[in-house]
Amino acid sequence: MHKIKLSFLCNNTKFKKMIEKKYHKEAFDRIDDERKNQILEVGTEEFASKGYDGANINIIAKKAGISIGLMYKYFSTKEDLFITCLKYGMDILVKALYDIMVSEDKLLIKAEKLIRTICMHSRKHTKYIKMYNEINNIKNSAERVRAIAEEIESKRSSIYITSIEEALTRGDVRSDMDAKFFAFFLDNLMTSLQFAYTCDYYKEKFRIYTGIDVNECDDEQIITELLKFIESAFSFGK
Amino acid sequence: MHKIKLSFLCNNTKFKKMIEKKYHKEAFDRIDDERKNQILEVGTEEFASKGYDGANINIIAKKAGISIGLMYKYFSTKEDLFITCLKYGMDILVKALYDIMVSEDKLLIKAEKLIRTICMHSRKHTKYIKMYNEINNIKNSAERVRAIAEEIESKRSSIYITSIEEALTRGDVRSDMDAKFFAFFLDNLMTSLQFAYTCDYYKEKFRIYTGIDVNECDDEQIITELLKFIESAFSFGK
Amino acid sequence: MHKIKLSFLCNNTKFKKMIEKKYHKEAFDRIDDERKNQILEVGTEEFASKGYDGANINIIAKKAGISIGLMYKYFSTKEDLFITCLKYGMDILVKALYDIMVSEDKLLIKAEKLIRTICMHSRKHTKYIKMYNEINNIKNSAERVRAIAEEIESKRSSIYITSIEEALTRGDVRSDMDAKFFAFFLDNLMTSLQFAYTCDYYKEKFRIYTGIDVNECDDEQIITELLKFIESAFSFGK
Amino acid sequence: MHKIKLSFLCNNTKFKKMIEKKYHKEAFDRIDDERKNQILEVGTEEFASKGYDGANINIIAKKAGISIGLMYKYFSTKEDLFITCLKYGMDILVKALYDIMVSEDKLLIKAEKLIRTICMHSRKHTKYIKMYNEINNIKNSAERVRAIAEEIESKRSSIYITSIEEALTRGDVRSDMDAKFFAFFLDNLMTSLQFAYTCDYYKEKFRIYTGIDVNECDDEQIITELLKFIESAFSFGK
DNA sequence: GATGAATGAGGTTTCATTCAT
DNA sequence: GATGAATGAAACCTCATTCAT
Repeated sequence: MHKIKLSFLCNNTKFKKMIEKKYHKEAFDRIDDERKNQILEVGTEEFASKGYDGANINIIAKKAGISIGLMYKYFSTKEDLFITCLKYGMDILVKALYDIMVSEDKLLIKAEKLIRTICMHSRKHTKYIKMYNEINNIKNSAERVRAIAEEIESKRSSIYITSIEEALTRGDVRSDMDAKFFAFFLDNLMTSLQFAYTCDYYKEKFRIYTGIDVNECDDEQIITELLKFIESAFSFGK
Repeated sequence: MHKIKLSFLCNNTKFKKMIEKKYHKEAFDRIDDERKNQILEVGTEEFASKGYDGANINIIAKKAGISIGLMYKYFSTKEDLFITCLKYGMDILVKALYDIMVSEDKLLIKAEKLIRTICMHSRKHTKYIKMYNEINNIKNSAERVRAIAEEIESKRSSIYITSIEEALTRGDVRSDMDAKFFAFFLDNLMTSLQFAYTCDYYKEKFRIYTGIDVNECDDEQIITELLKFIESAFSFGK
Repeated sequence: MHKIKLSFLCNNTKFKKMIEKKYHKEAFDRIDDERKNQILEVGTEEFASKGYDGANINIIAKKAGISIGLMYKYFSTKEDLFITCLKYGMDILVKALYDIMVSEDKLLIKAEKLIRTICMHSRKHTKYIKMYNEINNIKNSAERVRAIAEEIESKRSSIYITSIEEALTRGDVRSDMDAKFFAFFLDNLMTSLQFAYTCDYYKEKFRIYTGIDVNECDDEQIITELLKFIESAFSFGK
Repeated sequence: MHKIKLSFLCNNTKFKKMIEKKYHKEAFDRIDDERKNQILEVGTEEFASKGYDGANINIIAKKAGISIGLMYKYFSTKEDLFITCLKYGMDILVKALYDIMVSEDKLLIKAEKLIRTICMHSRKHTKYIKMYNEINNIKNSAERVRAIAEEIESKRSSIYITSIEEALTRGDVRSDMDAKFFAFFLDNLMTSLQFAYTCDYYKEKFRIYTGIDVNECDDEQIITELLKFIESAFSFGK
C-alpha cells in the first residue's frame, strides 16, 4: 500500500505539475538532454567547488560550450541556474532513496541500505552534496526560500515519513515514536554524514571527532556505528 | 575525574597557546574589551545576516565605530575577521555546554539539559549559529581549513566524548557504544537542531518534516522527541 | 493658389520620390497594411515608453507577432525602425495640420484650429509625440541627421511658411514679418506645447510655470492664452 | 522690490536648503573645487556628446583623472552624476539670466538682453544645453522626475514670472496678459532657440525653416526676428 | 595609534545583429 | 519568405585592501 503512496509521489505527473515550479526558461526545455546535462553538470561543478558567490556564470557558460547570452536565454538569473542545478542533483539521490524505501524490507534493513547508499552516493557525487551545502547562500524573499525548500525537501521527507509510519503500523518500531520527528532526526544524521563525506570543513570535523579520514577509510565502521545509533533510537523498549 | 580532564581543556593556558592560533593582529589584543566586543558583535551581525561574501568590511568598520584603516590594523583579511568572530560566538556556547557536561549528572540528564540549552541559546544568539553555518564559505587551503576546524570543534568534541566515555565507565550507557562516533552523531543532531532554529532554509525544512514553525512554537515537544531519540540510541539493550 | 502649392507638396509622387528616402527594406513594402501598421504601432509604443536606447527590438518583434529574423528582413538596423516609426507618427499629425492650413480661413482662425488640433492630437496620440522627443538620441553622421530632419520637418515647415506667406500677401498680418522666422517660432510654441502634453519632464515644467496639471485640466485656458500670445505676435502694429 | 524677491530666491540659504536636494554623496562636498569642476565638466562633455545612455561612467572617471571606485564614492548612480552635472550647467545660465532680469530696465529691453545672452551662452556652453536636452532620458519614478524638474525649472520660471508681473504692475505690457502662461511661452521660445544653437537635429530644423546655418551666421538677424515676435506678443493692443 | 580617500579588477546582465534551416 | 537560436561585447557597480597623512 505504501508503495502506491510513494509511487504516486514520484511518478504522478499531475502532482509534479502542482508543486514543481520552474526555475528555468522555456528555451531550456527545448534543448536536447545532452546539452541540458552538460550545463547542469558544469554548473554544479562550479557552484560546488567555488561556492555560490564564487562561481562565475561566464565561466560556466564557456565550460559548457555555450555563449553567455544563450545561458541567459535558459536561465533568468544566476540564482535560477543554481536552483536548477541543485534540484537536478537532489533528484538523483532521491531516486536512489526511493527505490530502497519502497521495498518490502523491515525498517532496519532499509536503514542499512539507506546508509550504504548515502555513503556510495556521497563519494560518487560529491558535487551534488557540496551544492546542497551552499543552499543557505540563496538570499532572497522568505517566500522564495519557502518554495525552494518545499521542492527540495518534500520528496525526501515523504519517503522517510511514509516508511516510518508503515513500520509503526506493522509494529516494527517502538510505538511511542512520532514518525515526523524521527524522520527529521534520521534525515539530520544522513545529511550530516553526507557533508562529512564531501565538504572540507565537515570532513575535518569528522576526523576530529572520530580520528578517521574519510578520504582514506573504508565505510564499514562508519556504517556499523551509525546503524547502531539509529537502530537503538528506533527500537528502544519495543 | 572527568572534571579535571575538561577543566584542563578549558583553562590550562599552556594548552591554549598550543592549539589556539590567533587570527587577529597584536593590536587587537591591546584594545579594551568594550571595543573588542563591539567589533566582534557587529561583525557577527553582518556575517550572519548577509553571509560571508555578502558582508562588507567597510560597513562593519563603520557600524563598529572605527575606521577601515584601523580594522586592517586589527585583522589582516576579511577571512581573519570572520574566523575571529566565529570563534568568539562558538566560545559562548561551548562555555554553557561545558557547565552542563562537567556536572555529576547521569548522561541522560545531561542530554536533556544539553538540548534545553541548545534551544535557548539558538533563540537568544541566532547570529552565532548563522555564522557557523557560513563556515563552508571559507575557501582556503586544506591546511587552513584543518587548523580552523581544530580550533572550533576540538572543545565541543572533547566535551561530548569525555562525557560519553565517563558514562561508559560508569555503566550508564550501552557498552558496545563507540564514544567518538556517538559523540559525532550527537553533535550532528544538536547542530542540525541549531540550524533548524536559526537558518531560514533549515527552519523551513523543519516545518516541512514536522509541520511546526519554530518561530511560533514552544520548545517542549521538540525537546521531548529529540530526547526520546537520543535516549534510545544511548540505552539500547543495556 | 496656396492649395496647389501645398497639395503638390503632399500628393505629387515624383516629389515624394525625390526627397523621401526609405529607411526600410523592400520586403517591408510588400507586406499588407495591417501587419505594417501593427509593427509601426508596437514599435512606436516601445520607443515612446522606454526611450530609444531602452527599447528592445526583440521585444518589439515579439509584441508585433513576427520573428526577430523577419524584423531584420524589414529594417536593417534599430535606427531604421525608429526613423520609420517616427515618420509614420509625424505623418498623421501633418495630415491634420495640412487640412487646417489649406483652408480659406484667415491666419488667426487657422491658428486657433491649429492649437486645438495640437491639443487633441497630443492627448490622443501621446506616443507619437514622445517618440519625436526621442529624436536627439539618434547619434549618427551629420549627413544622416540632415536627411532625416529634412524628411520630418520639411512638410510641416512648408505648411506653416506657406500659410504665413499667404497671409502676408493678403495683408492679414503685420507686414514686417519674416515668414520663415515666424513659422519657426510658431512651430517652437506648438512643439513645446506638444511636449508639455506628453513628456513627463515637460508636463512637470508646465505645472511649475502655470500651476496646471495637464492630466487633469480642460484645454480652454491653455488655448486662450497661447492664442493671445500668437495673435499679438502676428498682428502687432498692423 | 522685485529685486528683493529675486535675490531672496537666489541667495537665501534657508530657501536653498529647503528645496535643493543633493544628488551626490557627502564625499563630493569635501573635495576641492578644481576636482569638483573637472568631474562635472568632463561628465557634462560625455553626456552631451554621447547622450545619457551612450555615456560611460568608467570613461568619465578616467578622463576626470579619478578611479571608478572614487566616482562611486561621490555619486551613487550614473543618474545622480547626470543630474548633478545638469544642475551645475543650468545654474551657470540662470545666474546670467538673473542679472538681466533683476535690472531696472523695461521688459522689452530685458527681452533683448535675454535673447543676446541666450545666444552667446549657447555658443559658448553648447554642452550644458545639450545635456538639458537629454533630460527626458531620466526614466525613474514620477516622484523623482517631479523633484528634479522642480529644482531645475523653479529658478528660471521665477525669474521670468517675476519680471513679467512687475511689467504688468508698471503698465509696461498689455494688461490682459497672464504672467505665468506668458512666462511659459517665453521660455519655450528661449529654450527652442538654445536647442537650435546646439543640438544637431534642431540646428538642422532651424536651417530647414529659415535657411540659416547657425554655425556660420551672425546672430543679429535671429535676435531681431525673435525680438519682434516677443515684442508683439507682449505689447498687443496695449 | 588612527584615518578614510583611493584603487581597479571583476562579475552579472542586456541586446543588436547574424545565419543556418 | 520566415524562424529563433546563438553570439559576445560592453557597462554599471561593488568591495577588499592599501597607504599617505
